[in-house]
Amino acid sequence: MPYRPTERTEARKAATRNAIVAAALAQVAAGGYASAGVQVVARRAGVAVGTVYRHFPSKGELFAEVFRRAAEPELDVVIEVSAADGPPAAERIAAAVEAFCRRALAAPVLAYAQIAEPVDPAVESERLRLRVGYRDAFARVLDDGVAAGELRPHDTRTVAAALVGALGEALVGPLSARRKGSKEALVATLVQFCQEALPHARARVHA
Amino acid sequence: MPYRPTERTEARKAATRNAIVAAALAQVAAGGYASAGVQVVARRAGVAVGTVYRHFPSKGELFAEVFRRAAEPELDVVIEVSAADGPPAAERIAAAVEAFCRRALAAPVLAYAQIAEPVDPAVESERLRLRVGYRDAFARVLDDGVAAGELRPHDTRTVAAALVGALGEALVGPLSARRKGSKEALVATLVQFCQEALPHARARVHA
DNA sequence: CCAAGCAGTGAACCATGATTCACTTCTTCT
DNA sequence: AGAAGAAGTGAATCATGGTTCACTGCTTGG
Repeated sequence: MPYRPTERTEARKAATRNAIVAAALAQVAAGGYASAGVQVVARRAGVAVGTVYRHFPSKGELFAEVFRRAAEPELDVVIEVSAADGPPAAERIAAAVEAFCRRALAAPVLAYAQIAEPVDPAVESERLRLRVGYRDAFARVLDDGVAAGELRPHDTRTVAAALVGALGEALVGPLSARRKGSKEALVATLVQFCQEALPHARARVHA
Repeated sequence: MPYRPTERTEARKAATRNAIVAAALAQVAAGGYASAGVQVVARRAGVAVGTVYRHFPSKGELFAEVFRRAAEPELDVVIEVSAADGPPAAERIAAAVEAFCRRALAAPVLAYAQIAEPVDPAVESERLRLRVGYRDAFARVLDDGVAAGELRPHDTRTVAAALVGALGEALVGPLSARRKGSKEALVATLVQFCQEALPHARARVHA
């Protein structure tokens, strides 16, 4: 048996695969998913179109991975920040919201692509996963807050989803066209919004 | 000059156009935008494909109109409900949120299609308009609340956008797959969330 | 060095679905 | 009735862009 894949060739293969994903990600960050066709990505990665298909079964799978690669570190940061054991729930939410917003505003095109751009079904399902991830991260904090008596018992999943949606929607406009207000003011507004939206134990239900 | 368009033929033409839009809308309500191709819509309307193009310059234009026709009455209801002159801002927001949620939950597939389904650019820009419409409706209430001293001064546009996003995101899951909780409970949670999220004058900033 | 296996190539291929257009049918008016 | 203009038809056409595959060239172990 004259040929065996070896460590070196494996590494080479992985490097190529990686170059493809990186090129695709760069393209998405530059011009969104709409601009990222297979031919464009291949050219950008310095490989032939066929090579892309040697590493990924389809365009959808490639971009699902691209989405994941862009999304995971973001989610990880939010999970990390929100998981802090000690501060009250409201503060943990505030920290998570702030981290989320700052990072999104630092890479507007990419953030828009990840949050709001129309994408094909394979990527859309990854996006759904991501949203669930954020929702669950927030919900965990809310559950902790309820357990600690800081928050009234409530439907934490729904409230967490609402927080996620609030951030996405409030950021999407500014992500594409910077609005008049400063970035700092926007972040402050959203942090405060999300904190006040929580069903604080001491808060009265209005009306 | 042997032929002149008359009232009867105009009406006939309008009726055909209307049938096409209605068929397209029905298709979207049944299976989303992804299921609504020109051929399918034409068959459903009982006309030939070419006829569609006699009434609309492109698929995008057709579906932009479909989107508008589905969206306008919804937005009108929310505007109507939120414009009530008399009740405090928080109550007006609550009424608007309740109306929005109930109507969305009454037509889940359509609501999902309108709020969250990936669509082509022409429709996406209509969607953007719609969101701005909702945001402005909410923002008007918030502005009134600030003017009346019920709410602290704040970035009402951003907060209004956040409310819109919160509703959309919190509803999208339940729209496709009914979750365990009842519809009533969901509506109640969201109404309360949106009310508490407002920067009430008497509320203290937490943390 | 040779055989075998695998990564890389890219022009050709193909699937989908929007769009066209030559033709038919209908309506109006003289 | 018949001319003219307009609406309706739907098979053929076209555009886009994802996917394939026969071929080239490199890497490995005998």
